[in-house]
Amino acid sequence: MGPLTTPTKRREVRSVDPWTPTSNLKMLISAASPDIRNREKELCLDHEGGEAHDTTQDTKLGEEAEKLSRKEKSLGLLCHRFLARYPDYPDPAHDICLDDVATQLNVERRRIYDIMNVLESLHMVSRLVKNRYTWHGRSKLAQTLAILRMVGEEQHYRQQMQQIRQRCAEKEFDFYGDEKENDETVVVDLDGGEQGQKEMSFVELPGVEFNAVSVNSRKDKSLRVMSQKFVMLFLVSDPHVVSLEVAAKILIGEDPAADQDKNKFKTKVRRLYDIANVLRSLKLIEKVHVTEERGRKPAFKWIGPVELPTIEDPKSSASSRPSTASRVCEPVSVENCSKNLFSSPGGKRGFTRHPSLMKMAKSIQEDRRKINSAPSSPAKSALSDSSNHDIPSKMAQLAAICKIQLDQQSSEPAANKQETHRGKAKGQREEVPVQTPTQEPTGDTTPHLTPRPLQQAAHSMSYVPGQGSPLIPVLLPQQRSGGPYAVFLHTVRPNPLSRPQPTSLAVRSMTFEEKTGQSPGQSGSVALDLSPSATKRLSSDTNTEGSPSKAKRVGASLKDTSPKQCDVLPGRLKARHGGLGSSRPSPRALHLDPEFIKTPGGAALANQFLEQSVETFLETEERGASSDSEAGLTPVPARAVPLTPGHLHTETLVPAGYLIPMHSLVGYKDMQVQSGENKKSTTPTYNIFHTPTAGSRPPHALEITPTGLSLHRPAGVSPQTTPAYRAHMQSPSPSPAIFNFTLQNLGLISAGSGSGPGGQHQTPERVAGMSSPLLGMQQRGMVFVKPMSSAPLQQPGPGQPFTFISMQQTMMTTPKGAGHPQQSFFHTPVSLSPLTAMVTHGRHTTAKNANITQRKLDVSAEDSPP
DNA sequence: CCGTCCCGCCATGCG
DNA sequence: CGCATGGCGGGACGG
Repeated sequence: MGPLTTPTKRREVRSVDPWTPTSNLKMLISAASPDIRNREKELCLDHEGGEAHDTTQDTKLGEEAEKLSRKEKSLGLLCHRFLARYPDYPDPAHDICLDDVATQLNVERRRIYDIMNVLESLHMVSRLVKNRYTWHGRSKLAQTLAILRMVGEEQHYRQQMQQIRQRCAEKEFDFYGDEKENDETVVVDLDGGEQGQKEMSFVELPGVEFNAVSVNSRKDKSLRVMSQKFVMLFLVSDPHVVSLEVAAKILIGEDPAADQDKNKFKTKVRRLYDIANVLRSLKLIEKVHVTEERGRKPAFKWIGPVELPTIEDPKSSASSRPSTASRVCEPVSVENCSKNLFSSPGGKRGFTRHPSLMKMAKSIQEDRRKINSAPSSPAKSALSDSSNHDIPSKMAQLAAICKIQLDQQSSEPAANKQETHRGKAKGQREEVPVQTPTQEPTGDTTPHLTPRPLQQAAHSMSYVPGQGSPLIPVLLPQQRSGGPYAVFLHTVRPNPLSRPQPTSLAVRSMTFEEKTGQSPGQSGSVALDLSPSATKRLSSDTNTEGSPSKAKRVGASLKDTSPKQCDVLPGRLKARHGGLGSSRPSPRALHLDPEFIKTPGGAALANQFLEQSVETFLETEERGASSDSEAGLTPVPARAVPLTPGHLHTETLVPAGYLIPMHSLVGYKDMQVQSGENKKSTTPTYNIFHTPTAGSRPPHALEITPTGLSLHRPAGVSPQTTPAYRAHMQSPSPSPAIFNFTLQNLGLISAGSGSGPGGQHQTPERVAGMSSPLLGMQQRGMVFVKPMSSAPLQQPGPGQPFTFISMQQTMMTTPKGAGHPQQSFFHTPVSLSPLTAMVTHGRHTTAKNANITQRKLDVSAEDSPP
């Protein structure tokens, strides 16, 4: 009753769970060996407890549950149990019903959310709908980690960490205070560090979902974001050891610095423990102690894969610049991946669209959320299983067909290189050899990237994803600038299984690398992606609302767009520049809350965009100038450095976002469903056409489309669409147009102009131009950044929050949009390319790390110290 | 005592 | 209001 502590809790009558401690042990053990685990899982699925089953359990669960000692109830253990239920590399992608899991594991839902949130941050799961998640296992892990690392690098977390460490050390000796401030200034690093930080958001993988929902509530998802950041810290730090203290501080980054430090810090630490427990279960980190001068502090060491699929730019850098080890690829891709979730709303003139977009995006997400989250009783879980099923056959068929076609096509063009084989795999699913976690992405791992040809790179990338979803990369011959570009086709496989969600097929994205060749290492890559995700969104939208109205309005808003942006940019840039130059605001101070912040200026996204871009540039520049290690970032755009545009934009993009894997099956699923069901969706399709998303982007996009595909197709049905894609894909090689397209996307070129990549110089204008393109990209959905709570931006003042929403995503996400795959795809592709992007670039940075502080750290594995 | 972190209240959003 | 999600922090547990 009523003691303070838990009141009555344990309800659960459920016998399901095996819960005895013993069972837990078993679970752990099983967890230890994946194989076993996998086997079990399948079985378990329904039954649940899997192994636990055996003995005791059924008997009196209730009691048992309660009895468990605190440890036995730990999140880490719970997570183990959870993980034991699913294979690391699921073929078919399971779906997970929250309620079922909670019941089976005999825990409260709340706890499951904790786990899901972190898994989601790693893209090991993605929210499908309301109570359901899709299990991706580790198939996307490598990719995700690679992206996170890039983002982390962009954020200069390494430096930040060092600073913090130093600071701490210093503090000990002297009070804090005085010097610090000075230091700040002095310590340039900070800047570097700071800059990086922009705000964070979720990093999403392209396909993967933008998950639903979540995105909106500003504050929400903090756990996810935090988790990603935390992981980034590991990936970026040299020793791969991160102390809780440091991590907490960085994560706090937030605004009000001083304030509640304490409380905040405390809370943050608590959360970090939660995250750490899950990560530990995943065996990505282990607890250690860092012995610094003062004493030992709890810390965690990364024991997960270190090598990520990164890719370097083959070409330019390929041989030459290979490996600075640390540096991964370029940010661009990352950027692409990242999304800004909302940002501030307002839009200024230029971007009318923006606002609308924002709305769209938001609305989309929200819609999605709504849809997903409609109140329902948890109980329903059971349903879930059944729910998907129907669609399928047809969809599957279509998908299959499409896939085949795609494969063929892909093979043709690509035939030469790439992975055609992969494509071939087609059969329905390709199997991917799953790599063990350790292996991770194909061999790349070596820290240094081995330079590989683009193709390979692409390949690798594709590979990774492949597991989860088939992605087929195709290389096309390049013509122009010599940059090769690769096209990724997403294959879809029908699922054999009944439940199969993933049937669909999808097309993926095209990427190109363009190398201007001129500047040292620059290359731009663009990816086009036709992704399922879009579809997915569509479907969902449809269901809920097919409202054309929305779409329309969106479209309207969208109308304006890019051109203006360009103009604006330059000005902005300068402004920013000036501002920056003059004083460096401490980024931290800034707290952008997108929603709140809406900038008065309102300027639309564009502005924001610009600003960001600008900032970025500035940062870059600054960095470059003063830069320490980072100098490597070539990209510095503007004056500071002469770079190729490509870099610029790359950099320009927002730093962090939630990364989403491209291939998200989910989307497909949805589509399928929709199509299959079609019921209500009627409108949708059509709507889709109109769909804002589509609309918004469309004009340019279409035009730009490299292939010149004709996008439109009346049929809203996804399957059909698919074919279309293919066609597009098929289309001959990318022509200049493509390039332009790409460039635009990249931001190299202003949207308006189709000019070639190379031309401009660093003038601000150029920058502006670039930025604008960026915008475009973002719009396309490339980047969504949702500013979370803490994001210090550099820019203060005007500081508008910048938020970008990617159109694509939005579109995709948006329920309404369901209809039109084509467009969506189109859009998507561009932005999405994260993968591709990753692959491409050749930016080299010198990655040097200065780890001064670090040496201090001693890590002792304390895991099991005694 | 202190590091860890479970538990569940309560806010947020939606229909 | 009920439901779905999760932020958050009190205070318990274990060493």
